[in-house]
This record gives sequence, structure tokens and C-alpha cells, in this order.
Amino acid sequence: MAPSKPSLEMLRALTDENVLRTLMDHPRLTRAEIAARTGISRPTISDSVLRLSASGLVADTGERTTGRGRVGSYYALAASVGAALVAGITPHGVTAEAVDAHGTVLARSHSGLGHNDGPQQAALALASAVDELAAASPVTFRTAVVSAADPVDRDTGRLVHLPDAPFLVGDLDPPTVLAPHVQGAVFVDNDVNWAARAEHHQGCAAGVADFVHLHLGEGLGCAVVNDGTVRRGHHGLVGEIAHLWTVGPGGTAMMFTDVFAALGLRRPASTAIDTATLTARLAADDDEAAQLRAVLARAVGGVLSAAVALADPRMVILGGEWGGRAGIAAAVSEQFARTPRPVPVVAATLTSPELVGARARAVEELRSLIVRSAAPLPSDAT
Amino acid sequence: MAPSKPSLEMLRALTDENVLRTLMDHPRLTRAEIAARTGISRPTISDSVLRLSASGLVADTGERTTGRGRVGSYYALAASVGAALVAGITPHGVTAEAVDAHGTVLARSHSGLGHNDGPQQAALALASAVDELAAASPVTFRTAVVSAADPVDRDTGRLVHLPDAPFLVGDLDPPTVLAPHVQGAVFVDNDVNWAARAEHHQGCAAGVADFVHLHLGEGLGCAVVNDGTVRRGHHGLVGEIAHLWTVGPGGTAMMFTDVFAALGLRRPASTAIDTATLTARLAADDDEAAQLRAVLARAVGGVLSAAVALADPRMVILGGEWGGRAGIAAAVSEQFARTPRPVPVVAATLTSPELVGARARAVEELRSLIVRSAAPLPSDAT
DNA sequence: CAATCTAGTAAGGAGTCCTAACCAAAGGAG
DNA sequence: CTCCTTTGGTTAGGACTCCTTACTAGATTG
Repeated sequence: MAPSKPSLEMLRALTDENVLRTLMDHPRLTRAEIAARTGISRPTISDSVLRLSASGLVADTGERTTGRGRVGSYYALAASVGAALVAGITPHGVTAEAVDAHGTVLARSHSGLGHNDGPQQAALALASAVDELAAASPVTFRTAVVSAADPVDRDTGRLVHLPDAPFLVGDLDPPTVLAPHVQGAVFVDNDVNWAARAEHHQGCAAGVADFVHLHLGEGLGCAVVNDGTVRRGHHGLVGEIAHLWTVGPGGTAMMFTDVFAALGLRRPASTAIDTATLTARLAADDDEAAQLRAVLARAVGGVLSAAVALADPRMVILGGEWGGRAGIAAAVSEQFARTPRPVPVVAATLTSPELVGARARAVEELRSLIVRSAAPLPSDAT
Repeated sequence: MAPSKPSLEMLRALTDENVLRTLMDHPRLTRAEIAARTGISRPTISDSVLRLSASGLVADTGERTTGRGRVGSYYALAASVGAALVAGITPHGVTAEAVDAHGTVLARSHSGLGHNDGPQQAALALASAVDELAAASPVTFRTAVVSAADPVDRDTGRLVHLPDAPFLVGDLDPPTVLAPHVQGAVFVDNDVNWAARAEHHQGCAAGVADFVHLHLGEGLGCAVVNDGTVRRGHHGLVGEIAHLWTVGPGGTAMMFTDVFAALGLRRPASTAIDTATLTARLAADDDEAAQLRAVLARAVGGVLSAAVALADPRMVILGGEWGGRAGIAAAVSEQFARTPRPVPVVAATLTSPELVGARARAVEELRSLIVRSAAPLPSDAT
């Protein structure tokens, strides 16, 4: 609402931001090249580079040796701008990455988890993966982005257990675990939301501002992208569709998660879906398989009717251990095409989409931190 | 992503914007008062006011006569900055308003519609209401915001007819009807979305970033507010919940609109809900009424389960001819409180909320137009 | 009437960006 | 090899915006 007050300092900060963002897109450039790319005059760029060098954000990386003309100095982002930590936590293990402001993955580590490991083990695995990473790539982490295979509380970043939904990773508090290793804020969200972000940037929803990504695996999840942004809702629980009322076997109304209970497709003593049995039953090419497929398609169709009514997506992406299977996607797509408001249904394609999405967010946040760190104190070094 | 290029012109534009926005919040101010409010120095404000007076956006409105100290000149937005048109279209008639950049309603007019009037009549009523308005208040309309009691196509602004949903106003194209009367863009959305905007600004959801507004009247609608903004989706059909699968009588799964067909609560030869019969049946204080209330509460509960799953609201607002009634709101609220993810349910309170919301948007757009018109050509008048 | 308060202007300075001109050094053409 | 072209970078000067300080004009208050 209220526009900011005009000042010469703001202009200077804008120039510095131009320089920094240009250097984020290119590994190294001479001052003349920066001037050409930004459209800002060479003297002004020289001033800005001088300031940024003094404050330690930009460093001289030696002379240009190829090409004609006078040799110039190359400049690049200094190593001291730090990196971002990206972590993906699934019931099977933890993957951690160090990413720099260019988006380059500097190092990667993995720490496995057994199927019966609880949240303590997950926390240890996360910590050890980060330790390994820090040993391999000695940079300071200025922020962290975490993907977890469970609902995430928007305020605290903790994983939360909803009734009647499996708690795959368990009661984990990534911000607290990571605090010793990371200088700044830790961003946590669930894997489906990060995957949707990836699909939006470079997957099958590239450039689509409004879509829904349905994840059907051991858990049931959904990401809602609206006006180009993943929506999280008040608690961060957008897309937790276990309790959504839909069509069950025989046309009875029931909650989505209860459909699988009614079909005997839950793992023993758990609310997780027994994906092995489910895929096996579907694979049997008999009447029973066809019937199961029809029941599932109708139940998923009910969920999609809710998505269409409340999110009005341009397309629906189906993913997850069994949701992405050709049989299911086709059945859902066909069933859904006959509804009053059909929407194209496609299967997800990216691999490790949750890491792609989390990485994109991490780079974005790191870049914004760097730009902001240039603004307040130009700092007069030697 | 790419920051804008720094320039002195940008600073000057920022100063002008500060002056203009300050004058939008106050009917008239001296240059010294503007300087005090913006925090910008008096000489700079004097320059800016000189520029804006020359370009006709600001006008001298005479001398300050009260208070001590030297008399100063009052300045205010010039009349030539124009006004915005606000129109609300319901099956019962058209209301039109002229609003200035301060948010003051300059004039209002109304044009009635009979219950059997079609879209041609609606278009005529809209045109005549605007004519009447123009006669009463001779300003140029630089933009228009329209509220209509039907779904609106996001791209074209036309009203659209969805299957199995009543078409209350009918096939109307407000942008085309208003084009001769309005200089700039025409923004159209349905009444529930505008009402939600009003509740967000000054109603029972004031300051709540994530909520859902359910409208239960002749038609069934819903507005989804996420991260402080009304979400419209790809086609602009977010909240069209007629085809959402929910719980019908006897626990059978069916689409929301079909619940009313099953209950015999539709108007003859129409998909509109017979609100008169509905409220009459509810008013009878017998077993049948209690049963109907329970069935409706369960059906609405199914819709809310979808809203919770896909929008994660902090609260739900119930409105509409019968949705806002105490009996229904209480029954829904009680039924919903027992679900796995309960959310507070409150009844809507504002009157004519759709006009309040549309007006707010109109003022916002008009202000932004004025600010933008100052930027490009400072223009040297006499 | 003097003191005080407010509105507005004038002068000068700090700071940012730009253009134009210049210098320096390397590659290529003859 | 020499000269020309090309490129990187600096210097000088100017345009412009905003600020602080000091001043004037005109009204009220004591």
C-alpha cells in the first residue's frame, strides 16, 4: 500500500542487486560484460563492483585470457556468500545436498533408514547426512529447505500426525535438528508440495498457473497450485485429503481413507495403504482387477470433483507409487472425462521431483539473502 | 526476478506516488502536511506538487484559513483523475455506483428486474443504471468492477452457465455492455467472491489470510481466500460446488446439487434451489424438520470436508438466503465440530457485502491507474 | 507589540547515474 | 613488423534528485 520513501541509497542498492543477480546467472564476468547485460553504464558498474568487493560478496577471480582486446578482470560471487542446504526425508532415508547461488549442487550425501526406524533414527540420519555433507563441502549454510513425506505445520515446520493418516517419517522437528548447522531460517514442507513446484517449473505443468498434483502412494496427498504458487493454507495442511468425503464401494459416501479400509488395502495395524497388495491385485488381469480399478477410479474421481470445485485447475497431475501407474491414470482420466467439468489428467514424469522443487526454493532463498545482505551496510573494508 | 534498472526518474516517480497516495487518504492537505506525513522534505514535496499540478492530477483548492501560522495552499486530487464504476447485478435488479479515489460514493442508481426477465433485460438494466449514474455525476469512469450472481469466466468476464446449476442472471457480457461508458478495463467476478473480499477487509474474517465463504441460497457457491487473496482458478470457477460429491440422504454419495433434487427442494423446471419451501420446511418444528436439518448438515459437512482438505481455512463463513440462518449454521457447526479436522464456523454479518468488496477493488484499481498515469509523461502544461 | 508558530522558498551540498573522451593492451590485417 | 580494430577500464564533467539549513511571509497568542 504505502510506497517506500525515495532515496539515493535505494538506487545504489538497486544497482548492487542488478550486479549480484547477473553474477548469479553467470559463473564469472568482467565489469564490461556486467554493464552490457544489465544495461547500466560501465562507470556505475565499476563503482558497484568496488563496493561489493569491499563487502566481501564479490571476488576478483583472475584475468580474462581469451579473446581480443584488453585483458579484463573476471569477477564472481565470493565463496563467503555461502550455500543452501537441501534435505529430503522419506521413510527409506535422508538425502542432503549443498547448493550454491548458481543452483549448482556442490555435494550430496545419503543416510539410509530401516522400515521400522522411528523419528529418533530419522533425526539422527538427518544430522549425519548433514555432517557428511559439511565434511565434503566446507561452506556455511545460510538457509535450509527440507522436504518430508508427512504433513508439515506451517508455523513451526514440525511434522504433524493427522488421525487416520499414516505417519511415515514420524514426529520430527527439522528446524531444531538443523539449527546447529544452518545460520538462517529452515523451510519445511511436504514432498508433494515440493514436487508440484518442480512440475510447475520444469515438469508437465511448466507455465501452468493453476493445477493440482494428486499423490497416491502409501499416503494420500495433493498439492494445490493457484496463480503460480503452491498454496499451503492456514496450518500448512492443504492437500491432506484423507478425510475428504467421496464415493466408496457400492456408491456409499465415505472418507477417502476409509475407501481403502473397506477394500482391505491397508497395511496391518496401520493406516498406510498396502501398495504392494494394491498393485498386485490390479495386475491380475481378471474381473476382480477391473472392478477394483473402477472403484478406485470413482473414489479418486470424487476427490477430483472437489479439486475442480475448489481449485479450478487447468490440469491434474497424477503421481505416487500407484497413482502414476498407467492403468490407474487411464481409468481415472476416462472416468473423469465424463463428468460435467472435465480437466486433462496426466501422469507425473520427473524423477525425485521433491528434491528438484526444494532445490529451486533453496536457491531462490539463498539469492534473496545475498541481495539483502548487500543492502544494509556497505561496510568499509581495507 | 530481474530487478529494474536504477534511475533518477524512478526516484521522482516514487516521490510523486507518495504524494498522490497521501492525497488519496486525505481529502486535502498543504504541502507542509504532505511532507510531514510522507517523511519527505518540504522542498522535494513542493517540486512534486508543482509537477503534479502541471500534469493536471493535483489541484490547488484554496487557502487554509483555520489554525495559527502562515496561511498555506490546500491541494487535493483534481476532479480530472476520474472515478470508478461499481455495478452489482442480481436477478432482482442492478445497482450502480460511482466511486472516487478516496473511496467516497459519489452517486448511486438502481434499476429493477422482474423475475422472468432474461439477459437482454439485464443488459438494458445495467446500461440504464449507468446512464442514470452518468447523468447524476458527470465524471469519466476510468475502470469498472462488476459483481454478478453467476459464475464468471476469468478471461472474458462473461457470465457462464454450468450444467446443473441455475443461471440466475443469464448470458450477460458486462465488459461489452460497459465498454461505451468506461475508459479502461472492466473487472467482473461473482458476488460470493466479492463478498469474501469484504469479509476479509472489514467483516468477520478481518485479518484472516485463509478462509472459506460458503454461500447457500438459490445457487450454491463458495469463495476460497488463500494467503489473503481470493483465488479464482484457471477459468475463474473456483467455488462452483454444484458437482462436488458429498453425502446425500441415506448416506449415498451424490453431487451436492443432486442432494436438493433428491429432497424435492428445487424450483419447478429449474436447477435453482427452492429456498422458500426449504425455509418453510425447516421452520416447522417437527421431526421432519429435524431430519431435513440433519441431512443438510451432513451434505454441507461433506462440502466442508473438501474445503478443509483443499484450502485448509482458519474459519468458515456461512452465508446466503438459507445458509446464514441460525438453525442451519448451528447444525453445520455442531456436526462439523465432531470431524477429524474441525474449523470454526460463523455466520456472515455484512449487508450488501458483494458491493463492499467490489467497491474496495474498484478504489484499489482506480488509485493504481492514477499513480501509473503520473509516471510516464510528466507533460509540460501551461 | 513581541513572541511564537506554520507555510513556503532559496541556497548549497551530497550522492547517483550518465555521456564522452581517453588510455591500455591484445589480436588481426597488411 | 606496424597499424588498425576491438575490448576493458578509467577519468572528467554534467544532469538530476534529494537533503539540510537558513530565511521570509503571514497568521495567532500572550
